[in-house]
Amino acid sequence: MSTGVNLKELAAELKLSPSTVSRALNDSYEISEATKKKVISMAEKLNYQPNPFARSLRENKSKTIAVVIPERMSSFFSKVVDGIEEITQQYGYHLLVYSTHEDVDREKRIVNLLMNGRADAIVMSVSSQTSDISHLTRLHERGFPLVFFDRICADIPTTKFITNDYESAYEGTKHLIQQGCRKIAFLMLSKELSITKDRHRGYLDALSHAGLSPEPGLNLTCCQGEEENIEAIRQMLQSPDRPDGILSSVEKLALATYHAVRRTDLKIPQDLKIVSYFSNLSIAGLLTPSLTTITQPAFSIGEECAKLLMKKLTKPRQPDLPNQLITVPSKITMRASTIVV
Amino acid sequence: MSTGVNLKELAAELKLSPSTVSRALNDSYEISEATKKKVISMAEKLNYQPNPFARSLRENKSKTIAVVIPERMSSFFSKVVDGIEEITQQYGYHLLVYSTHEDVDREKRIVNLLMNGRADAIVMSVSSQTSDISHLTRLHERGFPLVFFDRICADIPTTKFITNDYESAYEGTKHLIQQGCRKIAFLMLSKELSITKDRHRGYLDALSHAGLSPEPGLNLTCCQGEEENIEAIRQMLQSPDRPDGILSSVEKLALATYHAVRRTDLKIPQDLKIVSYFSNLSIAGLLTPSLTTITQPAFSIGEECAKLLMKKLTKPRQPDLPNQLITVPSKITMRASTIVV
DNA sequence: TTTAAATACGAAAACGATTGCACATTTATG
DNA sequence: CATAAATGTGCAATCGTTTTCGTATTTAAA
Repeated sequence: MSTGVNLKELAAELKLSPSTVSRALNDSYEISEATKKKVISMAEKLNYQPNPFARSLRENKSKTIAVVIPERMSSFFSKVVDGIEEITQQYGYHLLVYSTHEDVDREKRIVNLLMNGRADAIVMSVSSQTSDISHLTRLHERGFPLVFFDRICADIPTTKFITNDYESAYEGTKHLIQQGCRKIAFLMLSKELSITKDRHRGYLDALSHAGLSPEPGLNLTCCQGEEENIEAIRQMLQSPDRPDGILSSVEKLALATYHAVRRTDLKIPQDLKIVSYFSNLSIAGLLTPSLTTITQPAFSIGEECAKLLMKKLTKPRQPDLPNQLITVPSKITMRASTIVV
Repeated sequence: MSTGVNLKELAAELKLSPSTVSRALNDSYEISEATKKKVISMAEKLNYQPNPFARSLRENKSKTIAVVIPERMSSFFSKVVDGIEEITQQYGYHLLVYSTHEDVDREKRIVNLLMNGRADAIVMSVSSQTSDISHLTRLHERGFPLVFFDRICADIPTTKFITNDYESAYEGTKHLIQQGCRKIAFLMLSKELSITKDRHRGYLDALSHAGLSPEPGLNLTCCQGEEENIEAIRQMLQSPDRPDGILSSVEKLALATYHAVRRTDLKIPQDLKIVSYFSNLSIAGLLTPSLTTITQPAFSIGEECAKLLMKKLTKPRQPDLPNQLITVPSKITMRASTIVV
């Protein structure tokens, strides 16, 4: 079908044994320069491509990394994957990309499929539903290289990349307070998520340091359906003790908030100020009014994950991925959604 | 490392030969129900996972589809990939996803890497730079299953999925004319792209049927840099014979247009009306004013590509993918960017 | 009762690469 | 000149499956 010439045929063409040809192509010291030359030029002429499965079988590695994300339609995750690809591609690695669609059952299925060695490592961000992490611990206990980013599993002793969630949420909340907000709502996807925990702590501490007390009714846990989220937010906005500020811990809920506001008489930023974690800067600037954002360095997060893995996988005798939490700073950008002119 | 028990060990445990165990697991008629039962339960107990590379090597297929797209951060392409995954995952197929970043050299590298059989098929949308298609014809001539969607190669005799680009562009342009536009600009990424050709034809025909003549200065070919695009559009908008309507053939240029308009005194829709191909409906409604869109059924395009491939790859003796052009309708949604209230 | 057919399983050869080992030839050393 | 070392190459095993044969046993048919 698709396969062209193989090693044996190439060897026959050259009147050499497959072993010699293999060694020549792998630049073994045992082969004379003369034959190497000949072999390489003939290989190019016949467009020889080594069979990746034969090689994987023999070497017990696939030159493939699996990336597991909760959703594809997210500028954050898209950029992270771009960052991963940028690095891995330089090493000749391939990327299997899976979306869990925020569904823990799908996540389990995917992870279990990956236990058979189809990929040499996994880099992932867990689904918002993930609380039982047995599928991940099992993987890790088998010695499978596993890296988390953003939505991590704190309990699994491996390397995790996050942004300074606590601080950035603290800063975002503080900014809202400085702009005059007194009743600030916190929007989240799921209480289970590492990022919502950290960001929520930052939010709470900023409140209390400012002498404000958190109101339980202003903690809104959203679900997957966009319309439900919009309605839930609208209800909150139209309730008697509506918030005058919002800290949204994920991009998608900022958009839902803008939609919700449209269904009310409220004006941003006069009646309601908004800060959100948000990765699509072009759109943040285009929203009306433009959105004050906390931006995570998505692309470089991807790059860092990949660099770590490439080091582990391509160098000879590397230790296991250390149990460490690497924090990269995110950046807050003030825009019109928090500033009354 | 990651691999658990293999077939031989499983067989030893069962005091059976590997061949019997293999057949039992593959539900061969030659094996008695009793031993099948025993084998299956032991396999589950030991959590036996067949080695995918051994299997691929033997069967000469990888259960993997390669998806090649020009960019990840696009709601259209994200949704297409989601659609593909939705189907392939049901068949136990995996997805290698590559982004060309609109770079034809990267596209060539990727395609050449895929010639070694790492994937059983490719579904792709070509980069905006792609005019030389030798890398793709070579692939196709080798009998490699190849499906195009959206940005297709008309010259390669295989199955392609597109939307009714001519008609939708015609309708979009007609709508602008009906709303009073007389000088309508056409925004595109590259003249090479199949979609820009078709959409441009629809645009031109709508103009001429309305008795309007196209103005060369209103055909704007943009590049990759967002800022450059915004500036180019701004210049056009501030030129003496500026357009009063815009048909943008890709999502990203609609956003650039909104940015550009912000740098002028123009008001949408009073001074300038906009229609764009656009897949992110949530954001289309959030733009100010909301954007009149031509929406392609991205998810089902992905599903259709995948269904076709799954049929070809999983059924026994399937013919080559037929040389056909399958058109699915896109949908125009009028919003505030074209309607003066 | 003999023969044919069905049933259930095992031995071994692929698939296409890499690599430890053996071996022949050449070059260096005493 | 004899021996040791270095050099270049081939043989064959291996990775973990699937599958073609072959064969032993049981069952059915004559």
